[in-house]
Amino acid sequence: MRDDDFDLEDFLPYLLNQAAEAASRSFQRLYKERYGLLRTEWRVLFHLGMYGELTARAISTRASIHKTKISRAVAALEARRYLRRTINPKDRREAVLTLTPAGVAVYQDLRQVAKSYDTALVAGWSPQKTQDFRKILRDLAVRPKHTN
Amino acid sequence: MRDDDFDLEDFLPYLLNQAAEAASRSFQRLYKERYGLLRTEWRVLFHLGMYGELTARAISTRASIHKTKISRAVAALEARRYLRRTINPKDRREAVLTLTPAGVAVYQDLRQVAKSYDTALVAGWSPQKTQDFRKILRDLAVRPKHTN
DNA sequence: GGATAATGGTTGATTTTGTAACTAACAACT
DNA sequence: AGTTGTTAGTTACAAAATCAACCATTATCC
Repeated sequence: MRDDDFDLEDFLPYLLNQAAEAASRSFQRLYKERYGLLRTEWRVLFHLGMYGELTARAISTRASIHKTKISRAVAALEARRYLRRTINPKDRREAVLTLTPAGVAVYQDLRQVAKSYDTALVAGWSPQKTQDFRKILRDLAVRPKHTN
Repeated sequence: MRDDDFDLEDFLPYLLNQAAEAASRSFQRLYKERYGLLRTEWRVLFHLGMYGELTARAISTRASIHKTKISRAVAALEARRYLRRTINPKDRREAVLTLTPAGVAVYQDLRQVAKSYDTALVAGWSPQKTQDFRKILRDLAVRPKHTN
């Protein structure tokens, strides 16, 4: 194997991580500063904001986030009164999660922020390029199993 | 703001993270199983393998990894005799890091693994697509500052 | 030269994450 | 009904990441 037929800087897992880190970090500052949310917390918040009432498990599956992370994020969001749980009487193991008005307000605000952040990121890209890029990422993201 | 002009699933920081997670996770299994290395550890190993002798700080800057992470990874790699430090006599604060033969061997092996992993990931992509994708990621990754 | 600042790197305390084991509720099978 | 198996969600403990404070050494400025 020659020395030049592999370049760390081009290695996809590495590159993806660098890009994701960079994007997440600077976005993170926005929701962290404003509301002191953690990453999993805003994700849960957004899922509920976007898709309405969901159980913890539904979020876990959709977002492929481990259930313990969800559990802790939900507890934190509930403590801040951003959501409430309603135990399903049909199956008392599970609880439906709903944003409170306060939670909705935070979501609305952060969605704005996210939207402009995203717009800024792709500024100058052709619609085609933007679309293709997202598609590739979506395909790459399909693989996870560590959700449980 | 209408409800449908922002989609979490298309939000780049989110999407990038999902893709990066997926890629990193499955690659991680490979080096973790074989050598019990941590993420920062293989990164440091690869940097030294690819670019030769470097100081901790140089790696920190190049890879934008926080210096405490580097410090601990270096200590771990040194404990396994994968690298040694040589204190720079010109400036005795810093140490140049060098892979030992054992470290080089691990690096060679893992580089092979990484290479095939990468190849498998882009299997079926046109060279153009592959190249464009990497370029976008590289551009996105340029932003970090939280290195120190 | 001596005080002060800046830099490379390490360490310790705190916070988050990952892993596994667990509880409670439901389902399936006999 | 009673055993056995699953599933939703939580919790306890270990591993890792983050943050701040810290040494030791070199650079800067008076």
